[in-house]
Amino acid sequence: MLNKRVIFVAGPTASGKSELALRLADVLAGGRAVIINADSMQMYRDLRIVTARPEQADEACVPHRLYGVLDADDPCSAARYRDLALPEVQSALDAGRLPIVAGGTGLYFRALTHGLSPVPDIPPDIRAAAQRLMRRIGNQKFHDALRSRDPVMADRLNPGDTQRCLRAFEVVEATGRSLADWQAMPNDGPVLRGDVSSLVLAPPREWLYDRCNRRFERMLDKGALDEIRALDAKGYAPDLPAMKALGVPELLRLVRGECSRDEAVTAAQTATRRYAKRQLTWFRHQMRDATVIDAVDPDERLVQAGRALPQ
RNA sequence: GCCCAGGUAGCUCAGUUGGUAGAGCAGCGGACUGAAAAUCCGCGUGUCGGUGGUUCGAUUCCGCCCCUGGGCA
Repeated sequence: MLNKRVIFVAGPTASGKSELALRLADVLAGGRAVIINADSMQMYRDLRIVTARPEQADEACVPHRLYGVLDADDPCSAARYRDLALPEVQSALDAGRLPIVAGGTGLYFRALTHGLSPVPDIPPDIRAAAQRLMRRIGNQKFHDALRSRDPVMADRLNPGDTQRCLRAFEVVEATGRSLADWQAMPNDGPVLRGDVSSLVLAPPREWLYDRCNRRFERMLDKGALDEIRALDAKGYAPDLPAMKALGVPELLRLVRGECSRDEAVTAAQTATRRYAKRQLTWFRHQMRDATVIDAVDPDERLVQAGRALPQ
């Protein structure tokens, strides 16, 4: 079932996923491949430079899908990603092309392979109300409020874990059932079919951090500040996912004259390194069946990848 | 060359009236089911510049040496 093969290329930010994906497209499929984004922030149109989206020249060599397809005020989610990505994989297979899913968002890969719990869509006004409540009474009391409705989830969550507390709250509010119950049910919805070969890039820490640092400097050279000014002009709410992308809050402060260039760069670089570290932790523990590529040299990476890929 | 002030964690520093030391930042480990580039939990990681001496015991006191600033020549 060669024509049902799907390749995952995962790894921390700045590890060289896009480059490896392109080379695999060439080596494995003679260019008859499609590269599908699995990176939450590269979904957003407004963030081309600051999310290090593949260059137009690269997109011309091999078709790229799901890069820059959403507006910054049109948030993605794991479920929405799955609903967008699965048809892309399918149509690549139908066209006789090799789908290569590349990105750094572990949850999105999981949503493709394992699906999600059958929680119904939550009406936006319920989420908004939960957010308002949390803002008004604070994390601790919000956690108490969650406990009065859903003691199981309250026990499971730390009051400081605002994101998960909000999710648990909105689910029990909207459905009358605990998120724990929903998550105990088998996942539903469509899931990726075909033979998935997962590759995880895990380069040496020092090399990776150095790349993170230098890449951010290069983003500024490429016009990241113009991109951020344009974003700023749109006046989006600061809690939108896209507004929290690495470098965005820091560069917004710089553009608004609230900090020095040096402070902004240092803060953004630190945030990037920490993110890379979290990704390494995720992939190390949550994608255990993947083939780890620790080489740094592009050719050596292909060799390591080749060992894991049936011809 | 002489006189000051310093050499303590990766960095900036605090501290020990002699009982092998602690903050911030950086870093490290971990969690992760519909906002995931999010959100959260945990952890000091150290020849206290070197070397002799005094002492039961020295990072702390004393001598010498090395290094870094500043000043005077």
